[in-house]
Amino acid sequence: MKLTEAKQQFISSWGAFGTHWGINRTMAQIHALLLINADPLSQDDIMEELNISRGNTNMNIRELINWGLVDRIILTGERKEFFTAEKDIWKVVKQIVKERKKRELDPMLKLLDQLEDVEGDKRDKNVKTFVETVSGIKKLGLQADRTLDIMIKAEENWFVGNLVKLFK
Amino acid sequence: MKLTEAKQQFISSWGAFGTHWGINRTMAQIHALLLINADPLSQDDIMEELNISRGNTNMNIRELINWGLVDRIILTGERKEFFTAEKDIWKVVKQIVKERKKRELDPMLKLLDQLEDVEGDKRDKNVKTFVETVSGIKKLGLQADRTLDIMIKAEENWFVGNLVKLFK
DNA sequence: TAATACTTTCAATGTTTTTTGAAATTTCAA
DNA sequence: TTGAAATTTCAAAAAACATTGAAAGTATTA
Repeated sequence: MKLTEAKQQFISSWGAFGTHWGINRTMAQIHALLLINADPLSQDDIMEELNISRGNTNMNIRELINWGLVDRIILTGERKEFFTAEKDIWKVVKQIVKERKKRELDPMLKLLDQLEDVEGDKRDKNVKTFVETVSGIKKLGLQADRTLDIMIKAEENWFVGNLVKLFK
Repeated sequence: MKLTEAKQQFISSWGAFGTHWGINRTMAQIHALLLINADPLSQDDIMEELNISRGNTNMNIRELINWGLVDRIILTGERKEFFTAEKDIWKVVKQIVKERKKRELDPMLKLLDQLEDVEGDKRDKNVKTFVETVSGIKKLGLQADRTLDIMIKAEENWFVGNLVKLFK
């Protein structure tokens, strides 16, 4: 396979993949494009490569920066801004985990706390099932929270090297 | 908080939560509803509780059954079918992980395999970055694949009890 | 077997999300 | 300062996705 074709393939698949995970297709594609480009790209480069509008490009780059996945680069002698993505995939994964934890897991745990102390007779089957389900989710959520915190601080070696052995 | 209100809250939040993870809102809500109901519900029960149409209900129940999260129950003496969800959250999580791995991670790894042997001079900076990025993702993906396989087979105790200690 | 209860399908419709592009704003070199 | 280059905004348009409901299909029982 030629490089150009492989790049296209990667970008389009990364985009499709993203949509299954609640990530906007264009955002995932821009990320993919920056991941596989050695040098930083300008907004115009990205627009041209992906055939998308200026506004769309701008919004999604911003979003990627908010997620901590892309950096704005100022090249000396250039008026334009350039953009580049972190290439170390382990760092990328940790960053995504960190953000999703903050945006989704933490609020969910807060909600479960409130729902846990529902009024009513605990002997009532419906109250019981509700409370038990909510508590069960909270318990696992808290554990996931702790585990992910540790993962976020860990080195890749830890994950790739030792995890499997420890679990067996 | 009253049970009715808490249920509503849980269902609606679970639905919103789902949309952030590429899961259709209604599907997540039906799942939530079945999770917190001690007894199985019929299609009509679900339609009424969530104010959704027959077709929508039917399609999303089916999807939940495909995901292995909901079971069809035949109650003796009843003509209708009833539905119930697995209440053990650890089992639910493992089932979701198993399915998403099959549907998303496995195909992604297959793709990366193909992209890895792109033609071209490895000294070319662009070829080099492409190959390195793809290989990096593949390496981490394979590790995740193995780790998740172990997780799928594990008991909850393992996760809740020992994981943290091992990681420290 | 026929009548009835229940389930499934899917074209049409509605809703949400994404994208566009032109106008407004900001930046910076001269 | 000024004004050209670059960036940002956002209302409107397009695209993607979800939902409806009536008709077709199936299973059950009298």
